[in-house]
Amino acid sequence: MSDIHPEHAHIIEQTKANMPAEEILEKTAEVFKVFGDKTRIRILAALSEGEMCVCCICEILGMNQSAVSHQLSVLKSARLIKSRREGKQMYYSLDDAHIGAILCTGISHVEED
Amino acid sequence: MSDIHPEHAHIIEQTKANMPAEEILEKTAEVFKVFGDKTRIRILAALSEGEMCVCCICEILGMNQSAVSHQLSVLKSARLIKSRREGKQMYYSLDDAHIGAILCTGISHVEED
DNA sequence: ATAACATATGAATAATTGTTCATATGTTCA
DNA sequence: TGAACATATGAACAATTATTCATATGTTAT
Repeated sequence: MSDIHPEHAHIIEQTKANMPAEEILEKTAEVFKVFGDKTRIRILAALSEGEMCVCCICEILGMNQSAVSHQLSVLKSARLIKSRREGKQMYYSLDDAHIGAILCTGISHVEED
Repeated sequence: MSDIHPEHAHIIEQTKANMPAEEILEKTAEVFKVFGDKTRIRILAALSEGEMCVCCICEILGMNQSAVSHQLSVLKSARLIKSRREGKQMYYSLDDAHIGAILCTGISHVEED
């Protein structure tokens, strides 16, 4: 590793001072990590149309129930989605407007290229 | 896996029809995956202050040069950052305004809780 | 209570990934 | 050209993770 050049000392200190708290950065990475999987993105994209039960999600994704439930559990732990029971079925939906916004921003970024 | 209930057929078809193309969803997940690491988030947060050379980034993160260079390479392959050489040093910066916006959205989401 | 249904979950496996170490590449200056 | 510096990169290792299979939990209707 190279030494610190004196002319860089200022920008280093200033950047350090402006960095969000370590805990914030950690949590931010965790949130993005949850978005960073194709299956979960597909679930979120489906739910952005409105709430949906597990069997519908399975059908839309063409995936088996266990895989989908595991990912729903990941999404719920991260508070990207919430659930509601109606009889035998569980209905899932995006947790708040932020989630749809983050998803859209990501999709837009990919589309505009 | 449970069968499709007739009353769900409509929402399934409609949701399928409205889903972004598979390729878009795949790429979107890939982009978020790159944001989904603490080291890379810290690099991006540093670069949101302005362009910076590798040794400064190492100093700010308190990490060794190899680890940082590897992550810079990941960020660059994903086009989240770009680089410019000035003599012996490489200066990195966010690739476009989108990147800072996505980062901010994620940080805001975490902070507002 | 029991059967049928919808969903959740533990364990196992395969695949992916972040960091480290060692070394290579590219640049400047003497 | 050769030494010193800044950065990049290949290989290896440890850790994380997505899916599958088998099974458990919770709900409804008979």
